[in-house]
Amino acid sequence: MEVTKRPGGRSARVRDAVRQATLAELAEHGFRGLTVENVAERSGVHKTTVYRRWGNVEGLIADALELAAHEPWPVPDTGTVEGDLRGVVELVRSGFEDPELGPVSSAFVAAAMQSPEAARALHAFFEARHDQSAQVVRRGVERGELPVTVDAREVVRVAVAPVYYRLFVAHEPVSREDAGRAADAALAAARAGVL
Amino acid sequence: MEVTKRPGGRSARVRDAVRQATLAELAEHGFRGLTVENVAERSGVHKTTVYRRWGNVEGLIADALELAAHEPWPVPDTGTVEGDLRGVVELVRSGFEDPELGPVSSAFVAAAMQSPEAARALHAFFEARHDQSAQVVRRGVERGELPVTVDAREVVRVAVAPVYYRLFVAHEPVSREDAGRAADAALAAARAGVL
DNA sequence: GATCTAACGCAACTGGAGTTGTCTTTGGAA
DNA sequence: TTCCAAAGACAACTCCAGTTGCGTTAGATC
Repeated sequence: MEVTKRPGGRSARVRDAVRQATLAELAEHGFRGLTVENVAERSGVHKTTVYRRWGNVEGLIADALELAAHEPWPVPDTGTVEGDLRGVVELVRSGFEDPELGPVSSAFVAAAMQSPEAARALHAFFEARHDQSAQVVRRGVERGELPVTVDAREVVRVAVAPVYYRLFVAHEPVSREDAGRAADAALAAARAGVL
Repeated sequence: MEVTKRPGGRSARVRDAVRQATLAELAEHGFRGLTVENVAERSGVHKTTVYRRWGNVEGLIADALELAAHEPWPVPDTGTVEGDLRGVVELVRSGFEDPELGPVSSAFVAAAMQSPEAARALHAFFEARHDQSAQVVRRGVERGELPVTVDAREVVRVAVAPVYYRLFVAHEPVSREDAGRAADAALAAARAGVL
C-alpha cells in the first residue's frame, strides 16, 4: 500500500486531500458511513484514483491511521505516578467523548476489527502509544514509587484496558471515576508486584 | 425486532433455521463474510423473508446474540479466588482461540461496534456474564479472602478487560500467562481496596 | 373445519459500490 | 528541454446487496 514512485507534486497533493477527506468523512458519518465515493468527491480526486491507490475503505483508514500514529500526544507530568497514570487514562476516556476525535478514533477501532491491514496499522499505533505512556511508569520507578521489576508497558495496558472494554465490548458508559479507578487498580497491582 | 404475532409453526421453524445458518456462516466466514443472501440460501428461507424479519446483517447477529446470552456458562469453582478468577479469564481467552467459537464471538464484538441494535444485545450479554462471573468474587469475600467493600462486577471487568483490549484494540497476541496476570492484577487491586 | 390474515415465497426491479479500458496530465531523470 | 513512464481523469460497464408488488401458504381464532 502506498508505494509511490512519484512521492512529490500532484501525487502528494492527492494523498493529502484524500487523507483529509477521509478524516472529515469519518468524523461526520463514522465508519459505517464511510464510502470511497464520498471521500473521492469530497477530496476532489476521481474515484478510480482512490480505488487504485487505496483499494477500499479499509485502505483509506489504514493510511489515515499511519498519519495519526506519528502525531505526538501530551504525556502528563504531575509529579506522581498516580497523577500521571490517571491523567493518561482520563486522556483516553475524554478523547472518545470529544465530538471531533471520538468518531474518528472509534472508526479506527472498528475498521481494525475487519481489516488485517487496518489491524496492523492500529497495532503499530498502540505500540507507539504504549511506549510513550510507559515513561509515566518508568519515572515512577525512578522516584522509588514502584518496584524496579514492573513491566511499564503492561501497567499502561492494564490501566487503559477497562476504558476500552467498557466502550467497545460491554458497551457501558465510562465515567471519569471509572477511568480513575482503572488507573488506581493498575497501580495497586504494580505496587503489589503483580505487573 | 422479532415481534411476531405467530410465534409457532412455520415462523418458529424459519427463525430457528435462520439462526442456525447465521451461526454457521459466522463460524465459517466471520463477520466480514456474513451476507443476508448466504444466510437465506443456507437456511432454505427466501431472502426477502430474512430481509423483512431481520432487516440486515446486524439484525441477524443481534438475534443470534440473544440466543447465546441465555446459554449458561461454566463458572469455575476451585476453592480460591485466585483459581476461580484466573479460570474465568482463561475461559474467555481460550474461547477466542477455539476455531468454532472464536470467529462467532469476534463477529459479535465487531457487529456491536457498528449496529446500535447489536450493541444493545451485546451489552445485555455482558451484563449477564458479569453477574454470573461475579459470584466467584462474592465467594472470595465470604471466605474472607477479599474485603467486603469490593465491587464484585468491577473486579470481573478489570480482570477480563486486558484480554479483550489485546485482542480487539491493540491487536496483540494473548498468552495464557497474560490472562493469568490480568486476573492476578485485578485481585491485587481488590485486596488493596481499590475495586 | 371455515375463515382471516400474518408471514412466506417468488420474480422483477433499483441503485450504488467497485471495475475496466483508454486517454490525458505531469513528475522526474537525462 | 526533451522525453517517457507513472499516476490521474473520465465514461461506461458489471455485479450484487437490498427493495417492491403481488400471489401463496399456513397459524390462529372462533
